[in-house]
Amino acid sequence: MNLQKLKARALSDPQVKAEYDNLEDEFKLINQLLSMRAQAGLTQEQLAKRMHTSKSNISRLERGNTNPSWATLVKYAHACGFELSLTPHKA
Amino acid sequence: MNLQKLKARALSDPQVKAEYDNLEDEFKLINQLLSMRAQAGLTQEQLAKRMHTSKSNISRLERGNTNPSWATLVKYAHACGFELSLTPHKA
DNA sequence: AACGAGGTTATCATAAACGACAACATGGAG
DNA sequence: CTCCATGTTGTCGTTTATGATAACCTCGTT
Repeated sequence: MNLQKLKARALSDPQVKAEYDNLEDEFKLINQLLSMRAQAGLTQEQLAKRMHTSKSNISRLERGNTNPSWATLVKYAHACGFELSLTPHKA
Repeated sequence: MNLQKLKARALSDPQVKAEYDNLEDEFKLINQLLSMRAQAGLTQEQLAKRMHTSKSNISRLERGNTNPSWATLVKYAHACGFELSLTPHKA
């Protein structure tokens, strides 16, 4: 019983699988955010100013303590000098 | 004074430009949603069931009468058989 | 050790998303 | 025209994102 099998067994539970997938998506999202800010070379505070909000809110976003709206994501991206596209791909 | 110039002049107003960009983003988003549902060959009601919600909410989403959260977009995509990626590209 | 920059956390108020349900619109099939 | 499937709109209650502010943590620098 190694880790791989433990993981496999856990993920065979639909409930667990659903939560895992949500985490996956959330991580991907957060990484995109961090990546954009890094490429822009901005601190949370600088980004916050450009988004007309405060740095604590940026932190919340990047910590995954919230479920950002599309508008918020677009604002974040714009503040970092990016446009955003939603790209669906076959599961 | 043709349409092109009128548009150009209007968009030179930062305020107007910002609103225009928001519309652009919203249209792109909605088109992605409609496209995914079309490819999945689902009615709003079928999609709603898969998302554990009601068809009126799907309509609201697709009419742009709301600012969907990332989680909602992901649920929508999954229900259509897609994964979602957020792809930033230089403005 | 003291300071400051960058990030985190807590809390509050307000606006908005979301789910549910009902009523209505629309357009195609018979 | 009548049905029916599909989509739209209105409204209500609940949950949650968002903005604001303040306090706190963590390092690196001096």
